[in-house]
Amino acid sequence: MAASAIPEFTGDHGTTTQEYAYSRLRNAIIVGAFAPGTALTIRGLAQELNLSPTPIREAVRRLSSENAIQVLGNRRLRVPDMSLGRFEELVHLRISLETHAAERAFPYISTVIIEKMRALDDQMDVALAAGDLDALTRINQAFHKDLYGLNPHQAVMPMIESLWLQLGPFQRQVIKTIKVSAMIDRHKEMLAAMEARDVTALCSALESDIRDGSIRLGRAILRNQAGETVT
Amino acid sequence: MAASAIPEFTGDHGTTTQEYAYSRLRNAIIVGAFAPGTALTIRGLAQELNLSPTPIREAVRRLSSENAIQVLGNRRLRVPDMSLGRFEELVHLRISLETHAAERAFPYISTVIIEKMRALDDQMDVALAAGDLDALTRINQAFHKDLYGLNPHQAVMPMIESLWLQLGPFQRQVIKTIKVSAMIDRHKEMLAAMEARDVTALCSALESDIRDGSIRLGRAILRNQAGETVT
DNA sequence: TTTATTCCTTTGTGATCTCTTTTAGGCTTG
DNA sequence: CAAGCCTAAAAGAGATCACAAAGGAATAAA
Repeated sequence: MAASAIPEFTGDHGTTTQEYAYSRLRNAIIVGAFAPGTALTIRGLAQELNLSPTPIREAVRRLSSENAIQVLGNRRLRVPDMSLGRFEELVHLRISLETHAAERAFPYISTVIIEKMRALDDQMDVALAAGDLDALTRINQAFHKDLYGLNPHQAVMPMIESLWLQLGPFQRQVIKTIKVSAMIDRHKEMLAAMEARDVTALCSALESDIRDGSIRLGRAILRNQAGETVT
Repeated sequence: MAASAIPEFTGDHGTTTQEYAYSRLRNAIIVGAFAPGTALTIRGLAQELNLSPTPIREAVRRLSSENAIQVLGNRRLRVPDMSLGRFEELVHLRISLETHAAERAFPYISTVIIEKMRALDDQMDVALAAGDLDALTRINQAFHKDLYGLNPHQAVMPMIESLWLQLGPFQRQVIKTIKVSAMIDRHKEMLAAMEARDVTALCSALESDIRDGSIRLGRAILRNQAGETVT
């Protein structure tokens, strides 16, 4: 229970304990290790990670400012619930923000970056075949991140990551529900548009990638719920 | 020095000490009380606010996750510097995000909210006449916030506020530099578009409001700098 | 006069301890 | 039988303390 709740992963955990706690919790949320609505306690998380409550509190505060964790009025913590309205809002925001990011990254696209992204896309096929959903999520995000990060002055990446954090807990429900074979992405289309240096086609493929990847499925699942809330 | 550095203000300071520290620091940054590049210390801020370092640390961590405060590798804190590239990126982002927010708030516009916003616009004239720049900033933000918050499922407001935080320290430099009489906003245009229920006109006026309010002035000032960096 | 080194001060970090609040469970009472 | 209350356990908040790392200043050497 303890070890399985917060998945381990290899990556940059930073230098301080607080950064370590932050990266562990952040990863857990973004890959969907916590279901929407899960209640969390600082002391409980501290015990799971074998840390004192102090760095956990700081990590939780950061995540609350990124809207990945809700701090309720009664001082209790929870992973936010998902509703149809909020879900659609988040997906629309993803499209707006990521399209914006792609447009502003566009002038910096090079053959080097296209090859790098193609390699990531290949890695996704491997992870898909292995059924490693955590890795699939992380590689998919790396693919998008590499593109948006091309713009050296970009300030949008932290906001996009906040959206990924907010969608993470629910996204996993979606991924678990559908057949893996049904998972299509538009990465090949995006790469082709990048090679053709066609910004319109790139944004169009990106929008489809986001929309296909979530909105249909999300709607289907949420519509089946009794109320507006999913747990 | 101590009392003058972090301005006091009336508003919701929350229930916990950490929330109080957060709202004081947040307000200080958003109204531009700290110049870009200012170095901060946790213990120093704690002394200024008569608190222990713990809640300050938590508030600072939250602000760092909103990109309002930079945590340097050597454990030092600073208000981020502004460069021409970053400034233009932030303004473009403001336009994208706030246009998005206005579009999605549009169906919820009512005469009640138009009147509320008109009242805020009137308050701005008062603050302008009184030369109260802090109030001017806060009322202007309340004006925009009232509009964007109409959409009950909106998730974009925290991101817009992150942008305001990032522009705050520099914005004050801009406001101090230009004559107060030159400060024009497009709020009347926005209100007219809202009354006419014209979403295109609203977004157009909003974009002008953001652009006129910052980009020309920002460019002029930053272009005059020797390098790319302003302090 | 300039540069490198050393020591002292300052600061961030994280664990612990105490205090207060909240919750949950069982009991009493209507 | 249900609703409200009381008590005990658990949790969050914040101060404090101890430790380690980073800066700055003073001194010595070139």
